[in-house]
Amino acid sequence: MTSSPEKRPGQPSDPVGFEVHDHANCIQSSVVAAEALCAREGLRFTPVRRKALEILLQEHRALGAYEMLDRLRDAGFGSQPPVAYRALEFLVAHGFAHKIERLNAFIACAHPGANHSPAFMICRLCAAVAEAHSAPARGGLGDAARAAGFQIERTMVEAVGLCPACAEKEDA
Amino acid sequence: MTSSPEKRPGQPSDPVGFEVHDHANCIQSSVVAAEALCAREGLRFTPVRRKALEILLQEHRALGAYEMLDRLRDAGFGSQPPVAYRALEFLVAHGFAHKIERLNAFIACAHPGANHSPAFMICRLCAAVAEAHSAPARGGLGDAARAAGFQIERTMVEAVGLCPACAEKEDA
DNA sequence: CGATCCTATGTGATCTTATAACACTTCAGA
DNA sequence: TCTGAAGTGTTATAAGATCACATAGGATCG
Repeated sequence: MTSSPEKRPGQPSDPVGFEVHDHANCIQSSVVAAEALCAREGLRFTPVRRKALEILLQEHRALGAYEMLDRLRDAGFGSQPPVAYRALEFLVAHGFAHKIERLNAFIACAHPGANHSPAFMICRLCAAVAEAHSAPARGGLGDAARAAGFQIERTMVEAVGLCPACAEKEDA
Repeated sequence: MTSSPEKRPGQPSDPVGFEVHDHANCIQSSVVAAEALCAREGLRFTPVRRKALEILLQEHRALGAYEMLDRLRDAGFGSQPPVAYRALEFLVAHGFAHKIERLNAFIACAHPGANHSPAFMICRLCAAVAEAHSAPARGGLGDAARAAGFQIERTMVEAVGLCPACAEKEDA
């Protein structure tokens, strides 16, 4: 269910990455969308899970599991690691969030609902993360997999480099 | 090299790289090559570093830092984590090994010397890892990076799926 | 040669990330 | 309403990674 992307002209609507965007609104709409999707799929969008998603959307950056745990505790939920890990596991499993392996951290999905294979750009200085779409397994990897008889199920792509802001600082 | 999808029965199929190969020889030649490269570059190919590389080549699979530490200790080197982490850091920094982020583990480079951007295939059942070449950041990611003003320095590609041997088991 | 500097190694302590195991609760469906 | 599966909370512990500091070794320059 892609609630029609009505974009306000002149507004950088890309919720991804290194740009300004309508933040307050994106939280609300993403949570509502997740709720709807869970209802349709028979998934239980419980309070902890909802809160965890809200936190990820609020922070709008890659959050470690223990940072998440802190915030969940502050919100009145359990205070032990599995609380955070289980909520995050749920969000990742159903495409509401992604794990950034490079950072051992989690970030809200920027294209929820879309059946996508994401790729990430990670700033090595400020650790900002932006999500992009990535064409799955073309080129070398796809060929190699076919040749080796390896069945690719999921491909993780994480690029490390400099975000615009940090690149500017380095130039100076 | 296109390996046939079917297995030769009775062959001790090397669990990693998914293919059989001349193992004893590859260790020797890789170590010699690394030694030569270090000599040329003015790097110190010290005993721990050499041993760490030998261990990675010997195991021929992704090894956790603490597994490496165990083996280094057995070989008479220090017994504290930094011993392993420093050796691995050296090997990774100079392209003799790679870190598999998904597994928090390290593996000897399969194409040493080649100035490559590697991609990995990781079996979700047996954790075997094979290395392939990957065309750097074409398609979606490259476009997104350009559009966002992100300067890509290094891209990690890790595909999760089923290796030939495990796929066969699942079929049964 | 020996003083000096830089790099490398060894060690203890600590920090971060992640999972195992088990009790209790909640919810959907028989 | 009973029941079983899924969810939540807790304790404990495993696994991964880094910090800080002392010692050792090799290179370089006088």
